[in-house]
Amino acid sequence: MNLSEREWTVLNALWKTDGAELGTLVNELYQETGWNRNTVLTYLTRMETKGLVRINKKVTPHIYCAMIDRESCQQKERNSFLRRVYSGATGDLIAAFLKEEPISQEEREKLRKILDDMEV
Amino acid sequence: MNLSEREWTVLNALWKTDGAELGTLVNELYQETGWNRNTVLTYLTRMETKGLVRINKKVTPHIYCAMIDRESCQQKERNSFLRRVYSGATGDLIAAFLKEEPISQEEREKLRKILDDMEV
DNA sequence: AAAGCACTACTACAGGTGTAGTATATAGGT
DNA sequence: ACCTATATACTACACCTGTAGTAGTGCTTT
Repeated sequence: MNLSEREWTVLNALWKTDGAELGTLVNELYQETGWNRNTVLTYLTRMETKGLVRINKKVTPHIYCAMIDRESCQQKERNSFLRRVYSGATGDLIAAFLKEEPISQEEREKLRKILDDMEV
Repeated sequence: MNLSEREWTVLNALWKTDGAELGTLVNELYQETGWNRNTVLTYLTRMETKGLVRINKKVTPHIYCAMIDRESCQQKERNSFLRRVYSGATGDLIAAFLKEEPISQEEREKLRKILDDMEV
């Protein structure tokens, strides 16, 4: 199940917290998106039925929290991106990002290290 | 305008050719996807109205070809992916791909060179 | 207690997407 | 000239997605 753009936005907000009330989320998301309160609520409840979000209804206001971890969502998305957009050519993909996005000296070092570690 | 998964699949087929007939595309796509001929046709005509595909109707069978270039689609998709999934953290993104996808010796060299070129 | 505000539940609705079916035109082989 | 296989055009339809509106309920504040 692929996450939509909006679902990513909601989850990105949820991952910053460890369960949050609607009001908090609405405020947070309003900054970025301007979404109406009910829009946020609709997303959250729809995402609950998909198993993406857990809603604790024992308390009021309800507490909303992510049911899936960021890392595994990122992994899925990486895979689909790699296949769809680069037909699996990881090297090309990385080269394209490197060429276009500026990265810091420090990060360059980190990446070199990763590359070196791959030389068995 | 974001491309859907299916639109990517169709475009990936079109980019391999320089304009193709329906039959060719259907065969090619059938391998990967099992799509019905009319499904392919629907995608193509919808994509025409979006300006993604050009259909030369002066000849029969019509010739279908991509109206947008792969590189610029990849660029858009990289951008949205980077922002959505990694909140813009290019270094993390690249590290994640590197760690998970095996790349060849040769490609490692290429990437090192890119990194080196970035050191002013 | 009444009013107001947040919270939740339910409803709505248009446009996009996936996936064809049906009907018609056309071209190529015999 | 006719039949058959393609190609094309048009139609269909359910589900998903974006984006709320409305109505009810309960807590807070005068």
